[in-house]
Amino acid sequence: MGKKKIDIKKINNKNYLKATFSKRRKGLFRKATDLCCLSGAQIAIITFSPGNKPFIFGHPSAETVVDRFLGEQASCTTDGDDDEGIGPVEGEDGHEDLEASHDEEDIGSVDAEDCHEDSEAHQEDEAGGDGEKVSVWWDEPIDENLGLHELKKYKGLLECLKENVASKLYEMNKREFYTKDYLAMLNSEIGFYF
Amino acid sequence: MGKKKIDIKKINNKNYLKATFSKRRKGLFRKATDLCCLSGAQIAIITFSPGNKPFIFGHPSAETVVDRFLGEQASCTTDGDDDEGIGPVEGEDGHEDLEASHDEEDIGSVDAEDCHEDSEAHQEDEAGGDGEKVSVWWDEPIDENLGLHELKKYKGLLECLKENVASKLYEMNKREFYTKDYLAMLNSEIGFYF
DNA sequence: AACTATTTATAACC
DNA sequence: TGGTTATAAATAGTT
Repeated sequence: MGKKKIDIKKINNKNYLKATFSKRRKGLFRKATDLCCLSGAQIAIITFSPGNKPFIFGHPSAETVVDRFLGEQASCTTDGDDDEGIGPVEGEDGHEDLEASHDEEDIGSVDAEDCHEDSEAHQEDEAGGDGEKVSVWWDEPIDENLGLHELKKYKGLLECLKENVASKLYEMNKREFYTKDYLAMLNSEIGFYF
Repeated sequence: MGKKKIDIKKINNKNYLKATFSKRRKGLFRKATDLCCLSGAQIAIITFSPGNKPFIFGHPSAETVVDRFLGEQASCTTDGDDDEGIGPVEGEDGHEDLEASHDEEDIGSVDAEDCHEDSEAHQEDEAGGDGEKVSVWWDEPIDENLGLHELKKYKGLLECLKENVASKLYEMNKREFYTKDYLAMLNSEIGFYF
């Protein structure tokens, strides 16, 4: 699909590998989104980049779909749900080695999920824990009458915020000024999934 | 990508839904296979078709990737303060090549993306455009001295906000109370990617 | 991060 | 359900 046809085989050039993974990962998630919207299917995609960073996509949430998968798997002998053929198919592929290690690839991971539990994070999070309750207008239920433009506004604001937080994290990452907490936060999912 | 452009919205015609689903699921798995071959990334895709049939793709195997996901997640959610770092775990990856994988099944998927430009959205968005500048503390650069716990707090708040916005959109979607603007918004990416 | 020439994916048909 | 074709999308190479 590019200016030239390429062979589908392991890319060894680090930079090219990084760029390709990034572009194609986005394309994959986009396809998944379209499929969900079109069919209403539940989908979870879990990926670990060549740099071993997790990128998660999920609808309604990765956990939901994974749990369902694990559940059915446990009872696989009996099931046989509705559709005719069932068969979870395994897809697979091979390739050669990769090296893991974390290079500096895109930073963080993403994740799509519908979150719910994570809220705990800011709960115990404490530390400088000034009792300061960061007041949150967004904690309140969104008014039923909010219209599209308000939602779009929210979206824009979220994106600004996201970027600021992301840059901060990026800086910290570049300085290798991260700790366990930092990694944990990075790896946890934070995303919007409908 | 077809003879005509279609809106990415729920397909109601059963037959068309099934056919589209089947074709797109295959396309999704094909993309995942290519990505695995090219980058060596580990990927698992779990889908439950509209008919609730599971279709699984995995490299090196769905279980392997899911386990890794659950493992990292566990360490993340436990709050992250304690456990040892998580982070980019070194993975072993399979080697051996293969490719292939596809058969007949159908799926559905969702999406996750990263955002960037959308910010324009809230710019022109306007409408009720009260000149009202939604003030945004988050518009300001994040203080260099912000520490981990502050960032974690941000994360928690973002997640709350995300949920509220997401539920609102979800409701609107269920009511089929959507318009082009709504669809455009839904389809645009909104997520956090670090 | 953007752009553009091409290759792919796929909507409508059959 | 599977194949063909016209067209929309994804993306390789490049800047």
